[in-house]
Amino acid sequence: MRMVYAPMSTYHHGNLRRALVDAALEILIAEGATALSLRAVARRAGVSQAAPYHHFTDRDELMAAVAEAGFRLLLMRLERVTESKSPNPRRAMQDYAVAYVNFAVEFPAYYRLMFGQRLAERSPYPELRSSVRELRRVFATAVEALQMRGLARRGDPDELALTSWSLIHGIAMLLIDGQMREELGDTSDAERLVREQTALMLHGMVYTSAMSPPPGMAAKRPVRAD
Amino acid sequence: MRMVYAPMSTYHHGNLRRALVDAALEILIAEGATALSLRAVARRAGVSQAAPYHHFTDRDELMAAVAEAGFRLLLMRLERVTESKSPNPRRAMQDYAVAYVNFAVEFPAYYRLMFGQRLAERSPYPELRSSVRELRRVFATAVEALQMRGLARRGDPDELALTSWSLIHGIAMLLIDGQMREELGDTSDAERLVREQTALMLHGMVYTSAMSPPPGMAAKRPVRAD
DNA sequence: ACCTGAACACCGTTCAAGT
DNA sequence: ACCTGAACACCGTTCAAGT
Repeated sequence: MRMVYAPMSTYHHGNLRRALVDAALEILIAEGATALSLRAVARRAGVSQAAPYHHFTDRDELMAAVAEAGFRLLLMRLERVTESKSPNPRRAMQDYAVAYVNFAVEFPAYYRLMFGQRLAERSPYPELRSSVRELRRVFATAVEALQMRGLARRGDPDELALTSWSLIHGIAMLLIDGQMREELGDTSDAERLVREQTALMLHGMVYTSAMSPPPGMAAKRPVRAD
Repeated sequence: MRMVYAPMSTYHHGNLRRALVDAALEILIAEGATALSLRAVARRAGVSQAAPYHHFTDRDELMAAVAEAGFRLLLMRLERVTESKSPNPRRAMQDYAVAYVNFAVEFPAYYRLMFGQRLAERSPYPELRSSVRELRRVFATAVEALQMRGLARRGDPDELALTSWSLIHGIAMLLIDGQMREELGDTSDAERLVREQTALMLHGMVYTSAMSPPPGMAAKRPVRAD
């Protein structure tokens, strides 16, 4: 019974690395982070417990590869937002935030692992680092679009991009930790919450030096809202 | 050589629970999260490996107790800000953010552990939950002060408090992950960065519905900054 | 009531040996 | 070049037994 695309056959000559990452992902999503041992990954990939060491120097390196796959998937989701080419840069930033948070809610264990890994500049995992760089670039581009329309203060877009990422990451974390259950009527409210919080930040982005309140913003002046 | 306060003597009648948490903390801060095994904790506390099970049902429960101690320490730091009674509520929020982020930078492994634990409402660790509730209350009170001065839109302060916490947590995370190294000249720049990012959010808090840009905020209007 | 010693099943990692 | 089997030191957890 020969197969045209013989997908299994590729696994056992040279593709074990990929098979291990896939196995790790399956365990992570199906059984959670607790079950994610190197030995369990090897078992699921159908190899001996020592086999992974021919493709990864240690457990951490495999985990970094898994995290990197997570960043790639997340980046794909965000790319779809880019492709929708929203003419409204504020709406675009909101869409990025929603796509980002949805990913975290869909794969909480995965998202946690991604941020459990050290993402430091001096990290010994160059692929992980470059994925993170790409992620930051998405937010930076969104900020540049805001700046071009006069919707964000001038200056280094990376700085505002980092603020965006900080907020969105924080929302994702607290959401998957159940900290927003009070604010959430049903689960579909999550998107509204993300849009509101992001928009709050978008309004703040207009102002130049954030150190002191800008002229028109004195404490005595009442807020026009209600 | 008898001691007046005999601190050691209390350890071995009834205070082992506390001693274990202390030992865990010492290991965490001195040797990092990798070295933090239940057996290592028992060794450091000078008891057998089975002893912890008379005070905690499992490793997770000990970790939750450690995390809870972390939240208590963090809360103490924030309380100091409250006691300084800044008359400027925006400055107060910035001070909270700085104190919060400083804690994370000072004890990165500790901070990571605190957020590695599930903080969910349905978490089986009631003490952890109530500490988190207290933390949220700090931010909510800060938001209420802003609202009273017309510096934040009306409505549920918990919602804006959650936005504050999200941003500040995100900054702390990315900072200890080395993601702000570019933006940071020297390390003392961290405080300036935190103040700026917090102030950005503070400006956003003025507006009522964040869903669409408010009247005076149309895209054509140039930003007065440079 | 509180702690220990020994045991069980599991883990990360190494390494000589196999093909 | 790639994988295995066996081994080592470690881990979380249980439980009968000790005081």
